[in-house]
Amino acid sequence: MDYNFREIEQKAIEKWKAENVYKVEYPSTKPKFYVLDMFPYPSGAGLHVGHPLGYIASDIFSRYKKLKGFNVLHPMGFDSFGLPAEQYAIQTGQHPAKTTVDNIKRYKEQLSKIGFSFDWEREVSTADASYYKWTQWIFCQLFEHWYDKTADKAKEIKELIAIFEQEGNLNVAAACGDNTNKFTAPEWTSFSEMEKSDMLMQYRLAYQADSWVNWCEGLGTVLANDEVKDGFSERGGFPVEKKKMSQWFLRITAYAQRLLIGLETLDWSDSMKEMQRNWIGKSIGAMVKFEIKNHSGFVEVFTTRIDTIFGVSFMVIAPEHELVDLISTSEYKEEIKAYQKYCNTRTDTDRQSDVKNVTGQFLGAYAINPFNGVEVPIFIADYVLIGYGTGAVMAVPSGDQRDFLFAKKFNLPIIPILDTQISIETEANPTKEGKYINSDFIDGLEFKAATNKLIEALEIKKIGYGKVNFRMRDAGFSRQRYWGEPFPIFYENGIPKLLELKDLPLELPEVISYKPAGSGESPLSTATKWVNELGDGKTRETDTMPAFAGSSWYFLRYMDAQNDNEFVSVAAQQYWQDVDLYIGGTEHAVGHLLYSRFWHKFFYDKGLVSTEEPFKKLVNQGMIQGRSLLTKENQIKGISGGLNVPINLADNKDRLFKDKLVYLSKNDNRFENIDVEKDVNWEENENGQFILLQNEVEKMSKSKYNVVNPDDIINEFGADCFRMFEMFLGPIEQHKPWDTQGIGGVSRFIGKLWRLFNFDENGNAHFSTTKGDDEAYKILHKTIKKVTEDIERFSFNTAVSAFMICVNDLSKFKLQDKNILSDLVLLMAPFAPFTTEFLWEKLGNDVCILKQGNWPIFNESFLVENLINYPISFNGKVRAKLDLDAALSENEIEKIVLENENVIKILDGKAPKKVIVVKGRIVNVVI
RNA sequence: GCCCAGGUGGUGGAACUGGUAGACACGCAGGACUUAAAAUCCUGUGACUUUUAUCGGUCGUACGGGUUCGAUUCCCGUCCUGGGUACCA
Repeated sequence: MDYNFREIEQKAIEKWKAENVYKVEYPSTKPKFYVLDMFPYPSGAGLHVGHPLGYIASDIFSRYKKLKGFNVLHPMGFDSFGLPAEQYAIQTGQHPAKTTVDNIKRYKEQLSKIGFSFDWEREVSTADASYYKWTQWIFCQLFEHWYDKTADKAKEIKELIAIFEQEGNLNVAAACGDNTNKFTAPEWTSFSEMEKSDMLMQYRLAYQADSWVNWCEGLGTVLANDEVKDGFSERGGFPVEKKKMSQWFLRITAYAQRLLIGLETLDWSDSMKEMQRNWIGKSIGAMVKFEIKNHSGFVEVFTTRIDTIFGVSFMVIAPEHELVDLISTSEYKEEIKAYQKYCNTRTDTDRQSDVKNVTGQFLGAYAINPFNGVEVPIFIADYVLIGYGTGAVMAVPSGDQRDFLFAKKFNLPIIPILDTQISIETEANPTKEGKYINSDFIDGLEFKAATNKLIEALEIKKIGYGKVNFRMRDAGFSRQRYWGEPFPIFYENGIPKLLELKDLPLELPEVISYKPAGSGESPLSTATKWVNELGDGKTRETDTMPAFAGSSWYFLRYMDAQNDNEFVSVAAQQYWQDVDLYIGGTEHAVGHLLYSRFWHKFFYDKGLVSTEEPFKKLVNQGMIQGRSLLTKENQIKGISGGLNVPINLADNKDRLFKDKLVYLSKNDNRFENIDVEKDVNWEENENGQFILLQNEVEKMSKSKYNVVNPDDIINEFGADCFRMFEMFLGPIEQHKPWDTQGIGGVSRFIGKLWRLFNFDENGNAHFSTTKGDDEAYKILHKTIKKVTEDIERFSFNTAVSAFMICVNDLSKFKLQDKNILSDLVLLMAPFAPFTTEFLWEKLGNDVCILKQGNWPIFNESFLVENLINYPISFNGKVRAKLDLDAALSENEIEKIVLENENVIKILDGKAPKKVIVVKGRIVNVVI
């Protein structure tokens, strides 16, 4: 009987269905294990071969853990709110809910073919009202809480109101807005309802504030930085400018310190933790006030280098800073306006990355150094961002390269402040070594002493104070989009108020057009009936939540996916606790993974979950890239090169022939204006005219014509081969290009495995039931050891090659030992579930592997070696080998080696300086 | 720009804690079986060099330095590629 994967897959699917094998046990007395994949966004392009990489890895681990006796939760769902669906809706008029449901259906069909052990009864989809009901409820909880710095946890707003009524906010240590005024209890009582609401906004964990956004008048909407290119929208090419708008925010900064220290408890890669640390960006420094000459105000700056304050030769504030209009003098008004206009068109990313173009504008005003009274000019410059710190910096050109370049450009003094700063004529020297010079009362001191003395002086003079600052900002939570969760908020007399739980979910209204309203308001604002349906002049909030809202807590919902009364029940959460293994890409390093940790800590404060961190272990999978073919420069007139061409149109030498280009010019509008006779720089051979395309490895995407669909691979080679091939490609965490050329090797391997069973034409396997060769057992146990270790360290590619070695080695025996075949089938079950299920039955088992099987136990006694093949190296180069008794001591080995004929020959009469023996590994003779 | 990761044969990759660089595959070349093809199996395969053939030798893990008896692995510097950079998910 030949290997027929179609039949085998069909049989296995029926068996699993009949035994309901993937239904998660709950309640259960077994130890739990929670394996989670980052759920996909169901895009219109369908699943490509990159998606399953992580899912296969997590599925292997889940099945392995099940065989080891754990109760495993391994769910799947869909992150179904997002811009692409909305963009598609705008273009086609189709409701995003419809396309989303269609896409999910397609994803599920594709996923089901790969043989994942998902329990689909626990599926979640963030765009389902039954799910986003709880996302909205969580928002309500955040709105109703503030952060008590003394208790270091979130508390209910009503407790804060009680404190305000008792003693105002004079003694409250809370995470709050920067300019929160102090008030007493009587003052609080005298506040209007609006004033009270505004004051509480300064404290809520979900709050409203003004912020700068990329506004595109032409599109009538707010854009992400990556949708803006050189001051124009990427779509349509309309001008983009900065605009101040009222937005919802989440006060993630309240949790900055806990998010930082929590990292220490996690089993994540150091690089991943480092990225989060850098994003949180804790810095210890000082706030300093600089008075302004002939003006009552002051410039406040945060600096981590207060020790350099005597090197300050100018100040720079952000072009959007509110002081600009107040302190600038009339003679510069026009230049300032022009410069602000220029900055207004640039994104924050552009403003920070462009270090070659130094620009700025003098305001005509001067700040006064609080320590030595020196007057320094105040500039605006685009490298200072309004959203960072105070939006102002004290510039020290001798120590900071950006300040240095600025000083050079505007001919400002560069004052050395440390005796170790040399050659500061050519570049800044940010050193902290040495003793201070030109620095008044800290002259001669070193960094630490100087810093302490200056902070003390600041606090005595009441012009500043030592401060811990975080680079991380509060999370913007408003989107002026249609396809997101509506806020459970309505306004009464301009005051935002919450809906009650019984009124949730607040479902998205139908709208005529998914386009933005154009006024800066979201498309929801056009649903006037919905907006006003509460009556009494009450209006609904029309912004929607961002995509990270739904994904910040979905891992909890899987624990209790169908609960209508709670977001997750206490009992379910206490059993499943947290995610033991989370697999996903590094692109979520600081977005999703930080927001989820923040929400989880908030739930922990509320007593809603029993763990402080959601994801114990994190494994990052790399991206599978596609091979694409692109046109080259000067090949086609009027086309600048780099246009993607479908791979199947080119021949195997990457040549695109004339008839194919004609086809393309009719079917792809990027090519439609080409005159194939005149515009193309053809090369020619006996088959006709062609252009030679260039090969490139890129991210898989529909528009690049390089998407590979797993369905095609599965149809040709079977699901098990696909699974093993994806794992065999390389380490899970590495990026790698997709190349099906190697798949034949895996397919042949499965064939060899099949042949070990000696199937006859009636489909009966033939094996021996008496104990076989010791050597066969050695092969098996070597494999048990290797595969178990490899799975534990997520090295699936080497596990697959261990199987190949095992099957190759066993192939030399005519008839296999049944026990060996059984253990091999069990070892391979996580990797190739369909084939192994079939073989398991052929070995005489009735119940499926996951219910009946146990992970094989490694027995060291089969692996004992009496001889060790020692490499003998000379100065680190291996030049001889020697089989030696494993029991020999270092001294005995050295003696035997030096007496060896070959060694004597290589030594050629020279006496070795030293002999290093590493027992069981290597001998190194130093000449 | 800043933060993080990666760079090993023609290709994907292995070498887990500093101890035989290239496991396992792909591709390629040659051979067996076959009327032929497919399938399967066997042999060889980093580069250079020596030799009738062996036995050997030299170089070699992006590049330039360093530490070490010994470096793909640790340290310093450079180049290139990928991810993130706060409204793509």
